[in-house]
Amino acid sequence: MVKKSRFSENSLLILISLAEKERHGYAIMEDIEKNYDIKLGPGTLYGAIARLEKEGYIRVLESEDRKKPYKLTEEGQQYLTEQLKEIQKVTTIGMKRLGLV
Amino acid sequence: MVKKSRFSENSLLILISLAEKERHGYAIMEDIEKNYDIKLGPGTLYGAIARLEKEGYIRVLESEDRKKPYKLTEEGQQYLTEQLKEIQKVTTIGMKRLGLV
DNA sequence: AACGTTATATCGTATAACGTAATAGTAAAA
DNA sequence: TTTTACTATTACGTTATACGATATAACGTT
Repeated sequence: MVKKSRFSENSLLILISLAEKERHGYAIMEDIEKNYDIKLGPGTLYGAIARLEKEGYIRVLESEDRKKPYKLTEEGQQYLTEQLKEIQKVTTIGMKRLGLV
Repeated sequence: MVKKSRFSENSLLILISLAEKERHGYAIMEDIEKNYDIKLGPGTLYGAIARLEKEGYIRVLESEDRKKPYKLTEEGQQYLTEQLKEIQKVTTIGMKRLGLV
């Protein structure tokens, strides 16, 4: 069985952010910047969020103010888990081949 | 100029393949399929190879037949090392947040 | 009160990366 | 001899991405 891989980094970072807890877009951005020192521009961020929502990996919750909090869905959690395992497989082989054990 | 997203998977897979030893395109494809069960189409493969060569991360070696063997450059090795470390940081945080230790 | 700054989100655009497929030639196998 | 596996190139349409412009609300400071 041939699987097409797609670990688009920004999407992953967003999912990982939501894996900790619910967050709205701006808070996701801050979380990512704080943890990895990666600053996503608004277009990048909200574009990725829209795609993730369309895929059903995250969903929006209601709120009173203009913030739109997102939550990882069950599907998103499964997807993220699979992806991270795949990626770890890749990095493990890579590290071995680089001689970095 | 568009910054490349840090784990542009295909490029990484190619670099990791070359981290083990020199390989020509088709052999890279087989290596990747064998190790991760990911089958790159020719356009994807050779397109990524061309970009990596342009970046100076790999270079082509001479050969007698029509095979074009590629080799990881010093720069490519450094780049790959950095990238893998970054990615491991991401997966580590992700796994923690998923509760998968 | 006025002003600047931070918080929050949407939309548009140009380009790069990707997937798919068509093409082509050479070598190996049946 | 015919077919299948190797090996690479090129073109095209789609999607993702980076980047920036825009908008509004809230907060802090002068």
